Amino acid sequence: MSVSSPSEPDSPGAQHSPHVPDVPEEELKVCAVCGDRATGYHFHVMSCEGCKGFFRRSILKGVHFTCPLARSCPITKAKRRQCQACRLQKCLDVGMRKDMIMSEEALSQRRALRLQRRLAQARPAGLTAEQQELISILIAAHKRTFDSSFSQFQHYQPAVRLCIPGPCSPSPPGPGVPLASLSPPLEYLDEDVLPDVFSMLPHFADLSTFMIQQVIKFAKEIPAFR
Amino acid sequence: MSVSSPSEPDSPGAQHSPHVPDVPEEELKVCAVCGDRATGYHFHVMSCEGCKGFFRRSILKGVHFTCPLARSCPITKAKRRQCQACRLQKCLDVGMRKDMIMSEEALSQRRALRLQRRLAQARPAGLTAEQQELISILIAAHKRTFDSSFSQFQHYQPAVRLCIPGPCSPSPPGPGVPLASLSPPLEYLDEDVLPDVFSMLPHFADLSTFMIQQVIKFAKEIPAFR
DNA sequence: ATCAGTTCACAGCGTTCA
DNA sequence: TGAACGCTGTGAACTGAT
Repeated sequence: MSVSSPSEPDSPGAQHSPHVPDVPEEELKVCAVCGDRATGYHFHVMSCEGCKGFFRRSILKGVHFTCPLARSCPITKAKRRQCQACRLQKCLDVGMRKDMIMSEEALSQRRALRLQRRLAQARPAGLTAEQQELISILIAAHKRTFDSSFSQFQHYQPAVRLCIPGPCSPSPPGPGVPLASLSPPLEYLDEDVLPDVFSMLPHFADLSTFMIQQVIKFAKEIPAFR
Repeated sequence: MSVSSPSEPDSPGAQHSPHVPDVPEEELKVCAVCGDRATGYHFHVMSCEGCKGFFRRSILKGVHFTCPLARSCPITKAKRRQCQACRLQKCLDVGMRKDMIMSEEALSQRRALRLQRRLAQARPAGLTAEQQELISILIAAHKRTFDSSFSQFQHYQPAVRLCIPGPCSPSPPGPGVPLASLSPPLEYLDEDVLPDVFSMLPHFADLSTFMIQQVIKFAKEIPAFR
């Protein structure tokens, strides 16, 4: 590409360009379609707001214009509105890409997401200050008592690793039939393993006790329980 | 729809005037035909509502006026109705363009489209904006997840083509019974094939799983499910 | 900062009706 | 006939995601 002129203040890779609003914005930014002042790259082409909007609308609506003349109308800032057919053709000629326009699907998806956020933000507005307070209390209590890393459960590991012959049995990888995998085949359970299951009852009791304690701890954090 | 623009040397404020509230609203807006107060550009010429309507009607009806005098009647706001021939001539002289008047064809097309929209809009009038939005979300989700070409089902074709010997008895190809063409000649179907029906159960299971997955996919597209 | 989409006031077309 | 109005494309100014 051309070497930047000496007057170019904000060369690419400039460190802090402290936003030079007064600098004579050289007219390198010219719309490739109509010659109007461009505002940046749109759909891969340096172009103005007008041609940007025109291209998106035209593609999105899927219209097909017809030039009343010889399909070679000059496209300038002043004349660009005279012939839509030639304007759209010029857009394509200079390389505007249809595929950079979001599909109607992607748009509705994006809109739905935004609507959801709006609603989520508007919802808590309908709550009273008291309700807000209660929510934050509950969240705080949960945070303080919930062992998200499960590190406390380390103390309750059984001394002997017990392998339950469940779904991880040496069965051939089925052709994607998850529903059937919920019931392990009984053939793999033999009598030798069963006695150990009963020996773990005390262990489960301890575990249950611990978990109940956790719930009580949580409840105690909530003022309403007093 | 093409929109006319000011003449090519883009005059100041030709586009959206960047809001100049203090500018003395000089009556630069003068009809180029009759001198009346103009309401904007019409058919490429700054003109009043009267000359605008007159020009369109005249062209549309294709009439040909004749001046009773010397074809040089003065056209002013007060006298413009006196001579249609000279008024139309003046319109053309100052540059009004016939080609900016929509053809009867384009008009009827536009009218039909509008009528259609009226009817479509009268129907869902009982729905709130929120409901409308929900509908479009559902439609978008369906479009995105429904495999209208059923191309995905290609993966679930049974390895062996199975023909179910149904009600079509060994009759000669009846005249004009296209449904029969779906089942190949029965001579090729013997008893050996029937047991295979049961062997296809896993296949149906896979198929069901796939379809359930599709339904889940659809549900996930709906924000309310989060 | 850039570049997608979104908003909205306006320009200019046709339409209506007194 | 023409003032008032409805409708749609336009583009400057915005929001928002990256």
